[in-house]
Amino acid sequence: MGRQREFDVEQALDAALCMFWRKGYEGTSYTDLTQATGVERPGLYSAFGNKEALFRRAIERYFTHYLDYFPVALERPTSREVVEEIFRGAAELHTRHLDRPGCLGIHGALAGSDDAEPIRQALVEARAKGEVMLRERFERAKQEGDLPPSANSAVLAAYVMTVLHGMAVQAKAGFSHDMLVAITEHALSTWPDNSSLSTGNPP
Amino acid sequence: MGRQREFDVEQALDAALCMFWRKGYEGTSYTDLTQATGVERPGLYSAFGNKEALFRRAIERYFTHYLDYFPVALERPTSREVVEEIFRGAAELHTRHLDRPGCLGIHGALAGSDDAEPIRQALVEARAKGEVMLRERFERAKQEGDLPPSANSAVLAAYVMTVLHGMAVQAKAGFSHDMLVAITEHALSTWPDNSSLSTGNPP
DNA sequence: GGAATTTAGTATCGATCGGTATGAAAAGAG
DNA sequence: CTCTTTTCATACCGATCGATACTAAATTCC
Repeated sequence: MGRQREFDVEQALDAALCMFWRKGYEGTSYTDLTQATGVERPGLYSAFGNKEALFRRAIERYFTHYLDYFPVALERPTSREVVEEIFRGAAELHTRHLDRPGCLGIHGALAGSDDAEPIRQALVEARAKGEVMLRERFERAKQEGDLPPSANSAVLAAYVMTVLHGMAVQAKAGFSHDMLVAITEHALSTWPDNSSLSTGNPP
Repeated sequence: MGRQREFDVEQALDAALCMFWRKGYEGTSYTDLTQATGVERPGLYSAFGNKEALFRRAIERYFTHYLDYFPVALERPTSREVVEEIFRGAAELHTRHLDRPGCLGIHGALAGSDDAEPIRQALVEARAKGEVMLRERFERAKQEGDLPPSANSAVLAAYVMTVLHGMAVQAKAGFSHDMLVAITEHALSTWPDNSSLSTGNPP
């Protein structure tokens, strides 16, 4: 009962997400949000709660609607293909939307005032989850003989995440899609390989 | 003539630098700056100008006093040693100061409001300068036969910078020095090598 | 048709933002 | 000493921050 909403909540959330993506959590004001969503300030508060709650909703949506390639990539048959696919997905995501290059998970709140600390921590934990998923996938790869027993899954996962984070920074600085791809190709040029042809992990 | 300053300008600048390092350009308020420096607001304005000018001074100081290992590393005899030394220096810088992990050049202004755009651009350009120095060093390495002619100096330089930026993000998330070092070791595990022993660049 | 309930939109809240006017205190010049 | 110049420190500026009262409009229940 009561009056019905005149705006689509998911649509407004996506518009807010894009602003956060561009300007970060603290860099985005409610003036920005009302302009981007077309929803007046009290409307956003009633629909999402305060700014922090809105940002957390944006993070959720970012994972499900923009980082969806990540869990898909984890199902590739070999660890190398997993990483290839993740790098490919990241390079495209970071450059596809010209108005918001890079990655919300990085630019959202890398550093800021003390007020933003909970949000910064939320992003840290979200990224850590991705790293855990990668590490567990590499553990499986070792069991399957896809990665050599000497491989350190934790370090490999951290390495891949490091390259991803660096790519986000470079994308925000204006790097082209092709340049990011070239970087990832080099980043992968010495992936541990049990077929032992090129790289130096003795069997 | 006139009254003499009661505070040391360089000392105040370093204190401001550290706050910017921790909270970024927009995340640092003048309240933060006055507390960190012990200098009242008008004192900072008379000594440095406005907040943007103060931050630019902080960038300069950061390069000369914290990133000084970078130009030193460039003088190492081989490209591999250059990158090793840069990675080593970064891993230490990003974790040495527990109150401000990571890198001012990244956290200073990665994303923010439109007001911060000039500062963001200044950091983008500063990082680009470092990348150019690396690329030119790798060009020299190719001429000296240290890197194979097939090596792409621009991509290699971009790759090294990407890893450095990713390291800064990870350090800000709480990564340990040892973990960063392990990541850099993997990042270097397949550096192009003309001595052709381990990695797959045919001579 | 009311009565109840929810939303839309304006107008505004106190707090904080970056940035300054102002006058007292401290130094050198004569 | 007096005069001039610069710094220090309090107090304050308009603008913007995130967040809300409040009224009118819209919808459902009875």
